[in-house]
Amino acid sequence: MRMGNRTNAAGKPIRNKILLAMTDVEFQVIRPHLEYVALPSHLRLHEPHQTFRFVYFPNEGLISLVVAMANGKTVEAGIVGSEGVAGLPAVVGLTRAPLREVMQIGGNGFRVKIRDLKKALNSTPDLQRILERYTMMLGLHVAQTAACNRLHDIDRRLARWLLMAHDRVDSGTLRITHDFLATMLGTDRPSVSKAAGLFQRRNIIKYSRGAVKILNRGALENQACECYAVIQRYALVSPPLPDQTR
Amino acid sequence: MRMGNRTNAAGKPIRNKILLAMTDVEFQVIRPHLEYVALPSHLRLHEPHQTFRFVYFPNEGLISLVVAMANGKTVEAGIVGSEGVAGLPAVVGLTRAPLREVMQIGGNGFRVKIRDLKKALNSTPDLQRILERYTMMLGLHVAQTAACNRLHDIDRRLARWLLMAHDRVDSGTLRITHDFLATMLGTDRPSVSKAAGLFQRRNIIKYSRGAVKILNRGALENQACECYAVIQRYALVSPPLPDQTR
DNA sequence: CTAGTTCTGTAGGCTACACTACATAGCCGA
DNA sequence: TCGGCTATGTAGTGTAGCCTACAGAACTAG
Repeated sequence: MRMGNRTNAAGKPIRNKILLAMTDVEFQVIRPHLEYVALPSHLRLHEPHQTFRFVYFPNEGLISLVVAMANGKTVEAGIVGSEGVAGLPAVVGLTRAPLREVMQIGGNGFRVKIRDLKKALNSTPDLQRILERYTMMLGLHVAQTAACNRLHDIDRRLARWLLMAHDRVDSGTLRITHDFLATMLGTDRPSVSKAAGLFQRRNIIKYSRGAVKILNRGALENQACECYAVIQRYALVSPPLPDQTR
Repeated sequence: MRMGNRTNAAGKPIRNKILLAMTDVEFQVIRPHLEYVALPSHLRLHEPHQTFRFVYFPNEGLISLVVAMANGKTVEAGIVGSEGVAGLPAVVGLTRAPLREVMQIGGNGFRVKIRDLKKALNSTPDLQRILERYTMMLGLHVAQTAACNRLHDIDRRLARWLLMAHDRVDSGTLRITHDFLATMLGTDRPSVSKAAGLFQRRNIIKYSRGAVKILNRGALENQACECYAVIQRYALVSPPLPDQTR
């Protein structure tokens, strides 16, 4: 079975959806290059305008794609969980990107050296297709985020973010502070506290010092803007297998 | 020469950068499928959540990638000129997308049926690489736009938009109204009029009834946010030729 | 136990800008 | 020439949310 209990060469179990979606034959090509890494919260996988070194396949945790402006303000453009890959621009030969890739919620995963992955891709055409497709889906996710950032208010954006994060971690509790949420949502900390306080008073969430627990997911979905559903529909099209025609 | 005077089967001259960047051999594969089309202003090439039918290679004009929300508000996520391609999701097998693709400034170009392009891609590996890379660069462009939409004010965003449009059309005059600019910038028409009026009083631009002329490009660059330079740097990396190593 | 640090609550002032409404001016066709 | 349509000018009002500041509460190290 394709979805069997795969491990890397060191025996670490693989839960990353892309690695699991590969065919057995192609997985064997990639497997020797998979280096298991802990991905603690706030670890920066890549800095803007710096050369990429690795591509990351997260098992657990949440990676934020963040744009940082010259004035110090930041906002998230997209997120990556176990369904995806970080360091994607390097795969198509771009050496740098204007994005920061940072662990927003800690976890673990596998990294592969850029050069190794690019070599391996020559003999893994199906993986190429998977990555092409994932790149496009992430692009659509980012496009929706671009619009959401402009057109929806803090309350709705916060609800959306919590839902998206919740979808990508196992636990019902998210380890994240208001301060970091502000960084993601492109606003300031008091604005986040205000919105989060509102949700807490309504018993939708409960939080304290960097741990947000989701109490009533349905209510949260009602608070979120349509962007949550759109991203669900287009960016989580399950599993991006190689297709038939082409 | 690769950059020679190429035409489609009907003799229409080709100025789209991607078609011009192809090798002669691969271009011959695509050429029979290139249908010349006029692309008048406001023509919608694709509607959100509808099935893609064609991929477009614009010669001239400007295509906007627009996200429309349920409440009727809209904002641009990215733009495509002769350096790019519209209908990209279809290339990797996604049948629909949440974006509207609309001619913002009229022009012309070539369209190819999805099925024809996908078949052709089997024998044009270099074009595959070009499109993969272009997809990624457009993704970075969209990510920067996502942040800009959130973090920069109308004046700066308007300046950025005018510069990006100016780069992608030959003329120094842009055929566009304040109303459409508002749609792009995710704001309302009076806000655009106010910002544009400011620039006009400073002799940076001059406009009347849907024609905006750029008088002082340098001054406009000073008004624009850093996003203009970032997008220039990452999304217009000239020309996306097939690379060597991989 | 204490002191320092981190996280959250909250308030007040300020500004950008969204929304509405209406006026004017240019263009076009009958 | 006139009326209708489209594009722009502008004003007044309301509000979200940014910014700053400060206070309290929880955790942490010594």
